[in-house]
Amino acid sequence: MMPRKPEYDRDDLIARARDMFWRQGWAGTSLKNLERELKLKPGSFYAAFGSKDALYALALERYTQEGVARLKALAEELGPKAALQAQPRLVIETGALPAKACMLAKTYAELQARDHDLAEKAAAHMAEMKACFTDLFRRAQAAGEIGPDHDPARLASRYQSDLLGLRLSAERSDVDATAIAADIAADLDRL
Amino acid sequence: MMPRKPEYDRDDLIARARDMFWRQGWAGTSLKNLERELKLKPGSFYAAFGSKDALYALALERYTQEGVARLKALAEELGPKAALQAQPRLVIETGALPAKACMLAKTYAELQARDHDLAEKAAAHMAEMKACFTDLFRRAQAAGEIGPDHDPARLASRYQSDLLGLRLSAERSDVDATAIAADIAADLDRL
DNA sequence: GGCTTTCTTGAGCGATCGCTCAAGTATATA
DNA sequence: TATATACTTGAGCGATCGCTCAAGAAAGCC
Repeated sequence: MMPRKPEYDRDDLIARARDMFWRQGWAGTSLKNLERELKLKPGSFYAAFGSKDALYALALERYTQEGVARLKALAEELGPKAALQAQPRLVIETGALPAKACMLAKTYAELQARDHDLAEKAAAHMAEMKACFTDLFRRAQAAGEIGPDHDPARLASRYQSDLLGLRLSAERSDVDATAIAADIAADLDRL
Repeated sequence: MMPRKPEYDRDDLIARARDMFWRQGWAGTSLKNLERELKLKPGSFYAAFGSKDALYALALERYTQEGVARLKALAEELGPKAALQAQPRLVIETGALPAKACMLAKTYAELQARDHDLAEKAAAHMAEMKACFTDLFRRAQAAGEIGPDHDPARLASRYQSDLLGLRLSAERSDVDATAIAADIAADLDRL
């Protein structure tokens, strides 16, 4: 008596929604947009996700966990310092991405003034990313790749801040983001 | 036969609208919000400004020209390099401001995906600010305050990018923006 | 095939969006 | 004071917002 499965791939829908939200933001993405892109009528949409905000929250989680996974894989491959140096380049050069700017930062900037739940969630995810950076700086320091007189948490804060700026700058046509990325990476050699 | 002047101070209204847009963004600020804050009924609003977007454009211009003026005054007082070093601190510590993040960056991030006119205008204003930074770096170089082997335009791009990141980070409660600002300023001593 | 259970469909809800406009009100000139 | 010229007011337009729900279609069990 258990009949009929959904015709859609839920994970794929979340990824597609994430890309829309990432590009267009929260207010900039209407349910009409989502229904067209995901090929879901309102009824199916709400049966599947409950609300626009609930789907947005799923998109944020997906975005973050993929980002963290990519960074950890990179560190596994190159070591902590080289991973931190490669990240700026990678994050703005991947051509297929829906946007250069960070989805967490865009979400936070858009919704913080309204005290929206999603702003808090984005902030929590940014803190999670910052913790990853801190960990990498700590390991780079332990490996002697950077000097012992630095606070890994402070380095991570600055690094994350630089990345946010870089990724925002990368959306502009009048800025050579590659040069900025190179300069951020070069800064790590002076630590 | 020329009767009755407006009861409002147009410049003041633009400043108040700028603050709302700055804090809440374009989509986040409705005409209802504006009417309440500016104490204008719809008819007066449209007689005065024409449209929400027209007022937003005025707010962007006001924001930019005040920013440029503040920076130039700072350079006049402290010299080019010291002004660039003071700016990060000042831009996040002024407590009365409606937001820490840059209004131009927020506008661009929110509206770029829609190809909105205001995104182009924000981008143009950011380019204007970048030109100011370039000029200051060039003058600092001419004064021997920074080494001769740097491209002022490249330094300005990186500096502006860092400022955007700083100002976005300053909105977060889990980040010590003062430390980041100090580190950005310290970087200029190594040029 | 009949029945149950889920998914799909799409009309349309109340609220809000940016905005218009006709009527009312106040002021400077004649 | 009468008139002309703004400015102010607020009802309300059509469109869109996020979302609901009842009816229809499809698939697994007997």
